[in-house]
Amino acid sequence: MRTEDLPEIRHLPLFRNMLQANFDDLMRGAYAQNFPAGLELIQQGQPADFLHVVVEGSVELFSGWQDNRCTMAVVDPIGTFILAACIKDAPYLMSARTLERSRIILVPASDLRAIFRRDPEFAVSVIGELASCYRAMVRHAKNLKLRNSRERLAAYLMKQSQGRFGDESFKLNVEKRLIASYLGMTPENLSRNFKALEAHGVKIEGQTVTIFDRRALEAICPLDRLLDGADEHSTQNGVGLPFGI
Amino acid sequence: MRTEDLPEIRHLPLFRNMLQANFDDLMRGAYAQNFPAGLELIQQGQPADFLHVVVEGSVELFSGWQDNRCTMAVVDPIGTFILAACIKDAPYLMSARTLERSRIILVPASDLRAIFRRDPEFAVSVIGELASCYRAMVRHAKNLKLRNSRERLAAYLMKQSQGRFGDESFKLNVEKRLIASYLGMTPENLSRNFKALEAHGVKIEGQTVTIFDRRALEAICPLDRLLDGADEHSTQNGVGLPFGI
DNA sequence: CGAACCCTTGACAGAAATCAACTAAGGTGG
DNA sequence: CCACCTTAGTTGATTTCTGTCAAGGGTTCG
Repeated sequence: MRTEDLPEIRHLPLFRNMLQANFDDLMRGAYAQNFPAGLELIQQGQPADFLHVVVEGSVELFSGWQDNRCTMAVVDPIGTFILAACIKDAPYLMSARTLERSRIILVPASDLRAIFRRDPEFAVSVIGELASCYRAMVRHAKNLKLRNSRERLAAYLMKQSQGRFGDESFKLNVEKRLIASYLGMTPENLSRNFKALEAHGVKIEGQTVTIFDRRALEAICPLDRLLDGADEHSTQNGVGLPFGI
Repeated sequence: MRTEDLPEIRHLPLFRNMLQANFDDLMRGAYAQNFPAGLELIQQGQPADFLHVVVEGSVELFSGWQDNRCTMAVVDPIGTFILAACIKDAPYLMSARTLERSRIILVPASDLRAIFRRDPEFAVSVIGELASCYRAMVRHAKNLKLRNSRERLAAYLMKQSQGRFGDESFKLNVEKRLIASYLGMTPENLSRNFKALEAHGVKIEGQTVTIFDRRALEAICPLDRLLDGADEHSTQNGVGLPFGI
């Protein structure tokens, strides 16, 4: 793996506080790889062999059942995924595929399990990371159960617009069909919801979204700290969402 | 707190492997309390002060937004809840209320955070517990996104019927309205779905459910290891579900 | 006994999925 | 450079699913 990747990985909340010797051990067994867009990195149901760290590009986590599939999250740099499966030594609950050309570090799950047992600081970091992932998934489930599809879209747009320059106009960084799946609706329904929101302070032009009347949009769906907030130090935070609220 | 509670708590996966001295420290700051049915133990948004351990009775975890509310999980003995909020020192994402007369142990969150930092074995247990909670919530979200309401009910009934004596007839151990909310539908819709399933191998009489043709029910909704399974050692496992599949 | 409350049922309204057709954009290969 | 193909996105028509409102039966509990 490229040595220039190491400092950035070392700086991750998950690896920041562990002993250097243990970090070195962990990285010795690890290797980096470049993948083209659209490649399926892991399939749900497979045994968890590697913790994945996204260094460049982005990865979709998704699930399938019968003929249905749905997006569960998108992981951007620098983020990790399927930590929980690695720790439990259990099958992946989600599949993963690259959305673009991506550079991924693969850390053997067995090394991971061995090292957090002997490095208490690392164990504490893993605890923090898992707690964040858990809370993110609780929010995701709450969002699905407590809001209808139009409200979910409104909240998504407001959350996306935060933490960006200008705070008014921004570009969607993933396909609309993926957003639809992430928000639990069909692409057709998303399209109609976009249109419906044009009467409530939002303008859509291709990939560009402009919130020209935030108050009107908030009237449709006020953001909520317990639904739309994000914990600090989370590395896997839904569809590329900035922190805050 | 009653000393007869201690061995049972000590036997929990979460506390099983920690040093006796640390367990004693943790329990010194803890206290047990009996609560009547229907009491709201914690409210979403409050700071996380205590890890809760259900020794007797049962507790509903639920969330609200605007005028909506939904059940997220039910915790039975011996189970813990809101571990993640305690660890992150963050506000609760869910509220909790007793469903019946319950005995709960309250463990100060600050003690918890201090002790997993100095007891690596305990940290490892916390990691395992959080990973299980995370995976349970992933399953919950997948269930909501990949199945319709009738399929969710069918899967719920099959899962409930497992691990019980006879494997054919059993009693629902919570109110139907709560099951409805847990499964993401209205009570009216649940009622209609029950009726609809009577043509597919299920008989409902009050609280008693009989699956007289499991194959017919599986045709409606086959169980799936990645959706309906449960990790071992999880303490908080949805609406009082037995493990397995 | 009355007052809640849960559950059910029916009628209806609204939300969302499906099916089909069409447009637009992007990439490929001649 | 253009014709072609593929795919994402949109739109309309329709069906299906789900929620809402209202009423009634049954049970529990004070």
